[in-house]
This record gives sequence, structure tokens and C-alpha cells, in this order.
Amino acid sequence: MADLARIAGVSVSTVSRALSDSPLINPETRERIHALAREHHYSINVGAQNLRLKQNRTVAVIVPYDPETRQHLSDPFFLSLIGSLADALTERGHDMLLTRIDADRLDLAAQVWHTGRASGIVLVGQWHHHDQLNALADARMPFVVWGARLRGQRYATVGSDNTEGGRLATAHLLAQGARRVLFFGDPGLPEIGQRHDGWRAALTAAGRRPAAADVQAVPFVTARIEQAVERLVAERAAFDAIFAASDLMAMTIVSTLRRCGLRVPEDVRIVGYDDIALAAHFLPPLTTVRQPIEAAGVALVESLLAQLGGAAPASALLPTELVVRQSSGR
Amino acid sequence: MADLARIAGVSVSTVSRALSDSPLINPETRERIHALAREHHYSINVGAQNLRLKQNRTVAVIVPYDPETRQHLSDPFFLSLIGSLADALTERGHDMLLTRIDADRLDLAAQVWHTGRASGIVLVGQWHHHDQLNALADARMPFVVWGARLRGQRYATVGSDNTEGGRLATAHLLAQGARRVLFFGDPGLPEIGQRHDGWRAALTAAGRRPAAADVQAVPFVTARIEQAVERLVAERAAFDAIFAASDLMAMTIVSTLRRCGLRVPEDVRIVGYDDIALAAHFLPPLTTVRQPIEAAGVALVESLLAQLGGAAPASALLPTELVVRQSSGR
DNA sequence: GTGAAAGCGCTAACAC
DNA sequence: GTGTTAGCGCTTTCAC
Repeated sequence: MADLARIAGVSVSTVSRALSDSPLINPETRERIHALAREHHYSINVGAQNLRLKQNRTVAVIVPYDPETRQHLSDPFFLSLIGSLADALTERGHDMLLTRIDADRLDLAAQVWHTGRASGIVLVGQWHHHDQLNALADARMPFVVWGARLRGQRYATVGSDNTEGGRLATAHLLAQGARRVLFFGDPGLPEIGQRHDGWRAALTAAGRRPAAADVQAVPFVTARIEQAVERLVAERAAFDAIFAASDLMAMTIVSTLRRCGLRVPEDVRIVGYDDIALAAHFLPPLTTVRQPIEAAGVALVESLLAQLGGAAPASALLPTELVVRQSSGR
Repeated sequence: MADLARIAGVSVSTVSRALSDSPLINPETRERIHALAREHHYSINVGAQNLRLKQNRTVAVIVPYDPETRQHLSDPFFLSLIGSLADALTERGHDMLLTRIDADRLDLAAQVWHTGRASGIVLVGQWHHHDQLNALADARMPFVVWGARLRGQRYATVGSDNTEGGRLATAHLLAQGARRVLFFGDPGLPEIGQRHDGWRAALTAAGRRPAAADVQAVPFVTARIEQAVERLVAERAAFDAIFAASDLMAMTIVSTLRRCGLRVPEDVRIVGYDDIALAAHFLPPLTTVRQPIEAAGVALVESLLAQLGGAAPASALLPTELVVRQSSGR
């Protein structure tokens, strides 16, 4: 910038003002300096600018991974969510810092804020860390979590209406004539727990008694899902419908069922969750509960920016929608 | 930091040195200052540090999207690649800035470097911008591209051996007894073009004559792929094998074929490309050419860091491997 | 309308 | 071993 000032024959302050389009500057000097900057491929050093302005238009998007499986980022749903976040942030003039951390080291997430690398944080995945998250909120770190709204929560979450989603899916299966609807997924995780609540509510509303044996508490690990299905088939368990906690899980279940000689949807009807792009092109096309990905990215960013603007952490519950395709019968 | 110095009763330089574990400092003062920093939740401001050190441990990963389809980021392969990059960068102590830009505005990619936000760039996707990329290289911007090595290229690329991959896939189909192997994908894109070359080479080596009509130059757009398949079936085209330019494309082709009443692999054998996680659990499990994703992230980062260290742009060609599953017959 | 100068939070000579 | 000081590239008050 000093160089540019010398070339233009003005002071650095004039250059600074010209480049920031200050109204104080003579329009023609302003234009001349802009031209010079272009010609010499000069752009303002954002680091120095941030230091001086004590601002920081950078948001860290942090993906905690399960230390055992490292599984998380392989799910297309989360990956799409990241794409959606990238767009939402770019649109609002923020940069996106992407980091993966061990889910058990959430304190590392705070680090990126303490060091001033990012002015706020989007956490993609809540896992079991409700208490740690509350602690971070108490430290007044601006952040939002993609996940479920929980009792006694002092931080902001954005998520789809999991309970309603689970209810919709299960009610649909019952309406299709299902006699016994299994739930696949680990209810210990907050979001999955709420989908499980929805499943239970729909069964109860229909006068059924949800049995503990109807819950297959499997994690998002392909091999475990396959095992669970194979065991059920081997035991000749009497079930004719499954509500799976994610599309990826549903797809694995379908493949395994068919390998075991069962037909979908003739023998077993199935509904997934997420509505990832592949769901529509799977065979059979997957009935699923859609989570609005674009809206999710926007809602997360809006909630965070509001906090950065001084507002208290505000959560959002996004609407879910049942997308009926062929895997649940017709 | 000044505050910390006051609390500790020393000067800022002592604090600075202590926190950077300088050997000049008395071990016990060092420890005392570390403890104080922890207690007061102080961490060094990276922005100021970078400004002073004129270093910047941040790498921008830029995903150009096709302005029409915005399709790119939806492919699980690219998303996994991003995950792999995040890991490789984190491991080497770099932050990752993720940005999506219009593929036609590659100059915006240079911006993030000019402004000092990132010290180097990883471009995920080469598209048709060979010349623009050469221009950026001439401007001495440190960057690597995930893509194909092309003639007259002055920038670094990292990619799998697409020609060999295409050859492997096609030779395998021929060995399985295929009479006519179609190629699905747009050979106008560098990487796809090389896969196409491999397809052609394998056919020629087997004494076949690759016909222009055997190339279905479809983009990565679901509807277009479906149309192409439907047209072939409607025309009663005589083909019994397909090599698809990506797994996602292969899956769409399989679904469409089956909707049209054709069986895979009995009527049509198919091989995909990438080996995304879902390929193994698809029905039928997909035979495919594996691109080594973890190695890819590492190779991209290594190439970039070498440039940052002053080396000339160096490209890498990663080995591909045919993974035989059931979609190609047995 | 433009310039001089102070200072954002840090590091590294250079002194002692 | 520790302190003093200059300066990284920028913005902005205050003077003119």
C-alpha cells in the first residue's frame, strides 16, 4: 500500500480511503488509485485489515468425528450441509474455515475462537456433548450446533423437527398396512432419540405397543447394520416395515435384506431419513423424510450472525416433509 | 498479551518468548506464564502473529462449480476428497479455507491469495480452464489442481491414472465376454477424456473398432443420463456392457436400465469409477476403478507445501486399481 | 480533500 | 534471562 501511495504520489491514508470508497476522497483520485491497484495486482491485506479493525469475517465450521469410526464425514447428508453452509457464508461475505476434530476434544473447537482465527463457530453434529456445549456457551463463545433442541440447553441449535419426522414416517408405514415397524438407529444420540420418540408416538397413536425388541440400536457403521439385519432374518423375526435413522442406513438395510432373499417393498417396507440426492435414484426409490439442506445452511448462518451482532443464542426448528417413493409400497 | 505481562509482572517479550517455548527463558517463569495463560483463557492472536511473521498457515480449497448445474459438490467423491484434504492439512498444521466459486470466475481464486487470506490454493476440479490455470501459474501463485495432466501445462496437477483406469475397466469387461462396451461421460473434460482414451485403447488392443456411436457424451446430470439410457433402450441398441465415468453415473444407469426391464449384470455389465463408499453396498455391488482418496489428499497437500517451500510445481499421478464386484458379472 | 501519526497484537533484533 | 523498541500492513483521528 505504501508502494501504491508512492506511485500515485499521494499518502497511504489517501490510498486507504480511496480503496474503501470513502466519500471524503475526490472521485477522480479515487478512480485513479483503483486503476493503479488493478494494474499492479494489488489487493488489501485482509490480515492487517482485520487486526486493525478488530473484526474477522471468518466462521469456522467444525465437524466432530467419532474417534472410533471417523465415520461422520462420509455421510452425503453432512457433506451437502457443508456445501450449503459454504454458500450461505459466501453470500454474506464471510469466509469458511473447515476443521475436523475428535468429538471428544470439543475444547479444540473453542481454541479457534480464542485465537481469533474465527469470530464464530458452526458445529456440525451434536453427539453426546450436551454439557460441554453448555459450558462453551457459558464462556460466551458465539456458536450454533446442527442437532436437536434439548432440555436445559443454553446454546443455539438448528435442526429439523426430528420428532415430527419420525412420526410422519412411521404413521405412513402403518397407513400402508405395516403390522410391525422396526426402528433402526441409536436413540442415545439426541437427534436419533427424537426420531425414535416420533416412531413411538405414531405407534401409540395407532394403538400399538412399541416393544423394546423393535429398536435396533445400531450406530452408523455399515458392518453393524448388516449384522443386525442378518440376525433378524436368521431369527425369522416377524417384521414387515423399518424406519431407518438415515438414508444411508436405509440403503444398507435394503441391500442386506435383498441379499437375504427378502423383497423391498413387498416383504419389508422401508422409510429413510434425510432425502439425500441418491435416495430418488436408488432401487427401489427411497421413501424418506426430507431435511431441508439449503434452509439448514442459511438458518445456521443466520443464527450465528445474529449472535455476532450481539443477540442471545436463538435456536430454529426446520420443517420436515415426507417424500413418498416406492420403498414403502404404494 | 500485555495484560498477561502485567499480571505476571514481566514484559511482553518475556511472555511472547515463554509462550513460544523459547529456550532463552527461565523454565520456571516459562511454566508460570503458561499456567497464567491457561487460567485466563488466553491464546495468542493468530492474525497478529501472522502479520508480524509474514507467514500464513492457511490453505484455500476451492471448488469451482458449473454455473448451470452447481452440480459438482453433490458428488460424494469430491466431498470425500475435501474431507481427506481437511485431514491432511490439519495434520501438517494448516488451516483450511473452503470456498465455492463459479467455474468461469477462476480469477476469484487468485483473489484469496492476493489478499493474503491463504498462502496457497488447492483447486478441486479442472474443468475446461487449462489456459486460465497456466496464466495463474505464470503469476507465480502457488496452487495445485485435482485433475488430469495435460500437454503444455505449467501448473501442478494431482490425479489418478485415468487412462490406465479406463483401460483396466474396459479390458475387464471384454474379458468377461462383453461384445459391445459403451462409454458414458463427457470426453471434453480432461479427466473423462483420458478415461475415454483408456477405453479406446483397450478396445483397440482387443482388435475391436471403437465407434463414435458407442460414446454417450453426457454430463454429470441425472436427467441427462437417464435420457441417454432410455433412448438407447428405445432404439433397441445392441450393447451388453457400459463403462461409466463415475460411480454416481453408473448407479443412475443401473437404476434406469432396471426400470426399462434390463438386468445387471445378466443383460448389461457395468463398471464405474471412483469407488465411493456406497459402491460396495449398491445392488448389485459395483465393480469400479478405485481412486485412492486418502493418498489424493496427502499428495495434493504435499505438492502445494513443496511449492510454498520454494519448489517448482510438481505433479503426481496416483495409481488406480480395479475393484471387481458383481455389476460386471463374474 | 489530503497528510501525519498513533496503534491494532504480536515478534525479534538489540541492549543490558 | 529479561526489557526496550521498532515495525508487520492497515485505518482513522486530528490537523491543515
